[in-house]
Amino acid sequence: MPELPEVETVRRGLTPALIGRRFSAVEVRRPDLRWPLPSGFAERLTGRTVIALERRGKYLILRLDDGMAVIAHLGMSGRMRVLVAPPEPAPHDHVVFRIEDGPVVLFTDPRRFGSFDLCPGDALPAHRLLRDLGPEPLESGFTGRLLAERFRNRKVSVKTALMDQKLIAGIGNIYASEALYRARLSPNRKAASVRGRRADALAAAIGTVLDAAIAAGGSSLRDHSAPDGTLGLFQHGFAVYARAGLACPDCQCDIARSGGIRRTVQGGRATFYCPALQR
DNA sequence: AACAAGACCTGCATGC
DNA sequence: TGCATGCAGGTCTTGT
Repeated sequence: MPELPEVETVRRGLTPALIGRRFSAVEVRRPDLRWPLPSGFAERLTGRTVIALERRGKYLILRLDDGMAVIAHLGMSGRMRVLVAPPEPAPHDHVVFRIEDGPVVLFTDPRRFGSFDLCPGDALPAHRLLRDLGPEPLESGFTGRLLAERFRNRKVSVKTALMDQKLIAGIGNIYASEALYRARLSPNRKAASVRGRRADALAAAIGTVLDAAIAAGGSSLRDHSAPDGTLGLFQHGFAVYARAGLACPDCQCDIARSGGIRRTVQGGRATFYCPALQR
């Protein structure tokens, strides 16, 4: 499911339900997610208070009052929901977090690519899931210069490079295509060729599209919604993603002739772009 | 070290 | 209707 904007939407949605609140019980209905849940996961959370809820790339990080932290990833189909009443058991509701004098937070994930881990808070930067992540694209230091530096000597396509979490954290299949469209760069271009003004344009496009998507509550394709059930709306803002054969928003060319937005496959993932505008 | 392909899992849309 | 196929917001592992 979720790329940076969706995870950020989840983080914001969970904040009022979790910050300063205590887990009265944690119920693991199914521990075999991407990896088995850490041993004693439920017991180690029960009675703990959440003191901070952070995001790093596509990871959610819950800091607890005993110094430990939960590292959560939603995989492709993971959701977090805040429910006033405990849920009826449903097939893919794998973890239930009960909040003392509060609602229930439910983790649902049909494909079970999501994961949870536990880590001492001061050891988070060295955790294997976090240590190699690239820079955060919404932080102020994220510039064209930094992007060009990350892409230097990369022989893969810029689209593939954008999705490499070691190079930049948080961008996935949707926003890679969308950012390249906004920067007018072909997804087939070698990453190393994105320097100077092109890198400036791409860095700016990444920031713009991620900010716009967060403002819209993320994109709702099949699984994503905010924790309160509100659907993200950014799928209505897609310029190219999942729009093969349609006209791109800025294209003046003849669709019958050009074929409109093109779908290709790069690294096994669908890529969408406008061949007329993106170079 | 960098890169490509396969693996993991389920649900859904499509086409025969 | 039933079945096969392909596709889906990710990323780890394996092999070159």
